Amino acid sequence: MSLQLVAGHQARVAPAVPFASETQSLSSLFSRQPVERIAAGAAVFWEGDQANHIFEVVEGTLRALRILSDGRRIIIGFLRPGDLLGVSLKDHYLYTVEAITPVELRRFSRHRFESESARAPHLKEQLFSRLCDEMAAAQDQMVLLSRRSADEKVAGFLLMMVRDQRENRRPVVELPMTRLDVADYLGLTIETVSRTITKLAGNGASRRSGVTRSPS
Amino acid sequence: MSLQLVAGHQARVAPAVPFASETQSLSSLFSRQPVERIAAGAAVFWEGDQANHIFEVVEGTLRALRILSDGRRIIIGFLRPGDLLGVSLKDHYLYTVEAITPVELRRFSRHRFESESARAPHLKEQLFSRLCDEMAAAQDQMVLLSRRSADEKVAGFLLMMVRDQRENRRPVVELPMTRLDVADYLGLTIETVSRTITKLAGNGASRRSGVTRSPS
DNA sequence: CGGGCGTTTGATCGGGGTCAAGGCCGGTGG
DNA sequence: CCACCGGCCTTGACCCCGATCAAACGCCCG
Repeated sequence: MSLQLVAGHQARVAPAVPFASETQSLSSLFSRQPVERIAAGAAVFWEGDQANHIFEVVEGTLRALRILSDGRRIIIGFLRPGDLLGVSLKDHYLYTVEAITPVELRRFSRHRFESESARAPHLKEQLFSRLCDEMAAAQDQMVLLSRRSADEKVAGFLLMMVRDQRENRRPVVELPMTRLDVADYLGLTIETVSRTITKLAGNGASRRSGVTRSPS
Repeated sequence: MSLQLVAGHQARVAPAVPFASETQSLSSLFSRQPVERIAAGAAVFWEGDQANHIFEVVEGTLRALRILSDGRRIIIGFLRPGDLLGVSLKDHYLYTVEAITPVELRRFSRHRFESESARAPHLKEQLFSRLCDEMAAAQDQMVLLSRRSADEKVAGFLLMMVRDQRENRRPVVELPMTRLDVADYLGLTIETVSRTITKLAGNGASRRSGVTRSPS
């Protein structure tokens, strides 16, 4: 489903990608790797797997999630082109990553990345910087989860989506993920998410446009 | 206030401090710095300040927090001896840090740390590892905030406290922070925190013991 | 055409927020 | 020494937001 945000033009300035030149060199490292394709719904890796690889998203959208012992599901975040997966010094991945849409990504073995970055310390620097960004995002998410009302959560989520998709000029935000994904990301139920979106549309804050579901 | 947890002995094994030998060398870097004393209630630095220093907590308890524009307060986490403050490559601190009890800490200028770690890359390695631990903790916190009931939150918080204070054999957990701190950490109100603790005591899960308030 | 999945919408319930009152303790000043 | 005050905590009454239970719709696909 896509949704046209009347408030789209009010979106804050996107946080600048730091060190465009350095990011260049980090992604250039990946650009030599072959592109792998993942089908929608398939997992890239699972929480607890040996963390042997780092990935860069080339195309598509993914979800990072954890399942609690009692079945409750938490979406840690959504990954989009340019994002890195599996950046951690832990031996095991902290969460499962699944493709929402068909995905293209490039893989780098951690072992090889270590040796590469040993020769070029600025690579490790960039990784560090990425991790700090992710840390800041995690803290913002904690604020969102602990202190925002359902309305604020959903509106904030839509504005985040619109910010990430700035490249297309129209204030139309595509939501490749399901309501369940959004709900598990915001700490709400699918019913509340659906109701809130409907309410925002009623307020004139946004308007629904066509449905374009991707095949499961 | 302190609180005796009957369930204390059930606390899980504390997540091992990784690389005891490396931690040694990292803290040995700090050990050459003079100890600074901070009064209870005083701030070490503020959200948005130039991030010019890294700190190591020697003694006492601190809170890391952010204030939303509308006054809502979020406790990101509590800091205890051995923890590092201000570890981030960002130019500005992401949150305010205040002393809860009287605190002792050692300071290291970021500039100097950079040059030190340039000569000894394993130092950067350790910092990286710390950041990953913090990342994992942040994700656990997100799970806590989004999907746990008030009972689970408070019980989980008390168990965390008991784990951190394992050194004293008695299953008594000291809570240096106020109810407001706990509430803002768990995404609850002080009334709910208070009620829940009372209920846990009634269930026999815990028992209240003496009140030892530190002077403001 | 029928079945399944994702979504929307409605009705009801309950956990936790809100408002309010009172208790406990330490500090302070008469 | 005691009365007062101000923080912090506890407890009670009430209410509302969002969860839960339930039903129906739209779209895709067999």
